Amino acid sequence: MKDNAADQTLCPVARSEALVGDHWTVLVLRELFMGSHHFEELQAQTEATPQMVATRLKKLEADGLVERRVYNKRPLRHQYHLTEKGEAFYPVLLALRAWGETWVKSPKEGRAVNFTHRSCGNPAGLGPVCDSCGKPLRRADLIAKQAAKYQREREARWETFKASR
Amino acid sequence: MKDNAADQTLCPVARSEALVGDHWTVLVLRELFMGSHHFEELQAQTEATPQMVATRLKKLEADGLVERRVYNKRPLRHQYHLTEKGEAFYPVLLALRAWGETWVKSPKEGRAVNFTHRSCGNPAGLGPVCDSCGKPLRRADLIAKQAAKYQREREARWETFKASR
DNA sequence: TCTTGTTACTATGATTTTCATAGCAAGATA
DNA sequence: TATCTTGCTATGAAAATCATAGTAACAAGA
Repeated sequence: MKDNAADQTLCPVARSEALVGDHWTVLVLRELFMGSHHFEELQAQTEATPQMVATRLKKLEADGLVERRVYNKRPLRHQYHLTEKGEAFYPVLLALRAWGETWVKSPKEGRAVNFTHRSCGNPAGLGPVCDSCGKPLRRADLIAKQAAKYQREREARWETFKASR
Repeated sequence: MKDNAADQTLCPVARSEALVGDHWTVLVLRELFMGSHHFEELQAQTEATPQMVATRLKKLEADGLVERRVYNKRPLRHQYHLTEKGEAFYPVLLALRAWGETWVKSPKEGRAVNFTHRSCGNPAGLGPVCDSCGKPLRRADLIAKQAAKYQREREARWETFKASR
């Protein structure tokens, strides 16, 4: 996809794709939503090479989805955080999650994350509206609980990463 | 992303990405949802090379999102249609559209497509629930109306494509 | 029958991207 | 002084993508 072509079309899907239509970009965004803010966490959990993460973060920053925050002056260290535009991408990931859980994974694998709907206190399901109360799901209203198996998977990735350097 | 890694993770986002995490794949899916079913329509509207379309369609078929239907025996000709699994991907595109219209395009460009909610007869907005009646939006309940400007854009792409062969 | 048109791709070689691996910089810690 | 930590950058090989051209199988008109 040439940037050129994407700039000229009126299609919002093509326009979005020009910013986020990439494996690593989507996985980096997932990690930011999961609460990883450090370069090495993003690298470990996406299993990307450092260049892949670095180029994606630079593009995401240039496109206004991510901002760098200094958390340590000497040596200079940054954290990566979602901007409002980045946060607004959440429904796309939620929809992708719902499709993946339903159509890509086998049911017996179990969900990676389960959400409780804060405003009604019950399981939220896969969305876009709450399984229990029927209201639209907003990120702020969701309490995420990782499955034990998924938590172990993530811990294992972190250990493997640390062991390799 | 190695298929290997994607097969092993419990994360539904990563698992989905292994199937549809690609510029051309998403654009091909968009076209199928727009009602294009012929190879050349897909090629013209995505502005991809024929190999890109061919490889993506083969992968989508192998992954069960798309099926080929014979519409002409001699010479043998196929149409491409979404399966149930492919149709189920719609909410992801709808969410991507909403994000693109809100955060990527400038408001004065105008929407590419506007939806009317069949069950209430009013504009549906950007979803995931109807702007007018608040019910969740299902694809079957949406009446799409392309903006004149977008329609011209698509016609122009088709003309350009035909002229180039 | 000969030529041109239609649809759906496949082939080819140059360019670009990605990958695995290694390395570096700027301090902190021991 | 040496090693550790964090966050990247550099390098060359491998793979994907691109533009361009061509092929296959038939239809339809001159």
